[in-house]
Amino acid sequence: MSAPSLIEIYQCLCDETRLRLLNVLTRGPLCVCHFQEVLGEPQVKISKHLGYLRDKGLVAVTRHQNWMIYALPAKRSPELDSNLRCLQDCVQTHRIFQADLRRLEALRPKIGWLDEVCDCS
Amino acid sequence: MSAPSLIEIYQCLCDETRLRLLNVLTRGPLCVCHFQEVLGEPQVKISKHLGYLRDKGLVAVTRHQNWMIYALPAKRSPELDSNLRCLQDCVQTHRIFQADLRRLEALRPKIGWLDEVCDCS
DNA sequence: ACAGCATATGCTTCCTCTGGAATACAGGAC
DNA sequence: GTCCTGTATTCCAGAGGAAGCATATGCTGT
Repeated sequence: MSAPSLIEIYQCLCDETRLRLLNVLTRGPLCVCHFQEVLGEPQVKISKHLGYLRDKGLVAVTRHQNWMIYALPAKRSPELDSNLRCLQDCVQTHRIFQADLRRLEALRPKIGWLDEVCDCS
Repeated sequence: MSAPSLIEIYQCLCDETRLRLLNVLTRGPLCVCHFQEVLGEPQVKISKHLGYLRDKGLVAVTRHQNWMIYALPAKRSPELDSNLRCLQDCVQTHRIFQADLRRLEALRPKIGWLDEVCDCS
């Protein structure tokens, strides 16, 4: 899994669904079905966009039984880190992203165990 | 010219030629023929990418006689500013962008007058 | 073995983007 | 007016991305 180039990072960032996924991921690892709940989007859409992010090296994935757990990679290039911080900044004022985070917090009780299972948080 | 959305900003940033244009523009306004010299790319390519950036509201343009002078817009959304700063950061270690800036500085003597002509720097 | 759940992968359709060649347009000099 | 220079636009072909449907895979439990 080689580090994404700057262009690849921006390619990942130019789709709203992927921005939402990355925004949620800054709070910790998550699996596909929970992304579905948080974003309210169909499974195939979530899965494909996560696959896109995975292929470009913006997220890492581990399997735990039936669940694929996605997380930001443990080691990130300075470029990726800069852009994730920038995204965090920009997203503060956008309702859609904040609503995602609220739904994520509502799920918290159910997904606490993920942090222990996943080694890439 | 409405402010670009976050997605539109990222759409602009996911092409290398446009990254180079924006990087050069952070140093001041410039016209198409000078972009050609600095980037070493054909006129149609430069013009089209500048047009793309203009349509999305990432650059402003004024005509001065035969020359179209492009510049970063005087008023920028916080999102655009954040991303331009982030870009500046990321670009420090990339030869191609630094080479552009070097060629730009070499052109400086010829283009000093641009700053006075352009009201949008 | 089978059933059921979680996820991924074709496949299709539509749309956008990119680059290049040729051409059009606008302004200045004469 | 004509010519020249600087820039934009049109047209084309190729590539890639997005969404949805259907299907496949992989794991678990029985």
